[in-house]
Amino acid sequence: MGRWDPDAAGRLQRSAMALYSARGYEGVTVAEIAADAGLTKRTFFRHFPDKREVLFAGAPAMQAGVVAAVAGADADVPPIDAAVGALAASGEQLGRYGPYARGRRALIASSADLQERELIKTAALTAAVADALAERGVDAGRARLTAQAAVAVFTTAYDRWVDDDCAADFPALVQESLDDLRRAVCP
Amino acid sequence: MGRWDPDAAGRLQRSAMALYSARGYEGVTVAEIAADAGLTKRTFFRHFPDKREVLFAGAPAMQAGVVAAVAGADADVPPIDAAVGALAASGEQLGRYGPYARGRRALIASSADLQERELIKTAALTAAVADALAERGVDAGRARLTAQAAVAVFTTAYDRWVDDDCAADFPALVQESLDDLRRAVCP
DNA sequence: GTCTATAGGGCGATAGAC
DNA sequence: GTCTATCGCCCTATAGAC
Repeated sequence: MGRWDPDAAGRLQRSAMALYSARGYEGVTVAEIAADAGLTKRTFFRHFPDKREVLFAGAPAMQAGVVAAVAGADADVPPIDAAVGALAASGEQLGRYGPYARGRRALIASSADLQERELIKTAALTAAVADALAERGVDAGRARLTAQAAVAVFTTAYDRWVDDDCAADFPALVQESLDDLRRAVCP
Repeated sequence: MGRWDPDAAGRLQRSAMALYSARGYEGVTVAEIAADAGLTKRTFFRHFPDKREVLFAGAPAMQAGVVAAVAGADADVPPIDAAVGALAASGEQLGRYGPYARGRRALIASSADLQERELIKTAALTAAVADALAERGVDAGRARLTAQAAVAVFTTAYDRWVDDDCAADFPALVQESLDDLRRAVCP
């Protein structure tokens, strides 16, 4: 991996996943990740703003897809179904990360720093869904609660999907989780 | 503020709030906070594990109170009402922070680092509520979804309470937010 | 209380693509 | 030549070790 080889960001991501998994998030320095990818520490920070972000590079694209799906839902679909449906549809892209999902989840679970970063990504997704619902004319306060419920349903389904080695039908797990939420909160 | 004056932790909290508010979270060093409180950097880290935590010192006590309230709810109270009721009751303690709530919220909103820390505190509260519900015999998956819904209701109500300058009746805002959530997710 | 490792970033130099 | 990605060296502050 020389200085001008292509896909520097991808190499950094793969090196980071491999080293973090082998020696733990805190046991790896940015300089080591960069060296493993044939780059320097300074270049790492050109591609990723910090040591954590290298594990969350796919989040913006996923979020954009979900926002587009909410916006594209038929006007007569209730807000909660538009939000949950959009998140369920993102499962298509999710499939590509299947092989890494279990290791990545274990890695994040092992570090408070990584959990914080994952939570803020989830919060950003929630805010984006709420904004997309507001664009559809949903009242701001209700949009936020709807988005929070939908994202809770999504993360529950995602967790079950990873438990099942990413083999189950994701939209079905999402629908099942939505039913669970309804049983929990509806009188 | 001499070296052996009482309430070192409280002085550090007040100095941190004042300096962060005046010059922004990133514009203040731990050494400056410590000096303002008449202490040293080393002492700061004896009281708080890092620069962010000084703003979240009340969280463990609040969480303990909520867990106790969930555990103490009558056995025939539905899980969602036990969780929401416990969080609503925490509003009593919340009142003490009323005067600082608005400034603290603005400060946290200004820094991604502080938002991450707040999110992990909220996640810890959610996990604690879910565990307390599981102790009542609620299935683990359902307990988690119920806790997430209840905490979303709580944070919505808290935000409305701060918007209202901490004057409104907190339990009433919580009930109102739960009604909003039900309108959003129930068919 | 001092001392160190590392995160994170500013800046200019440089290597290669075009 | 221009343009862009990378490098190398410098610095500060956090966080923890001793």
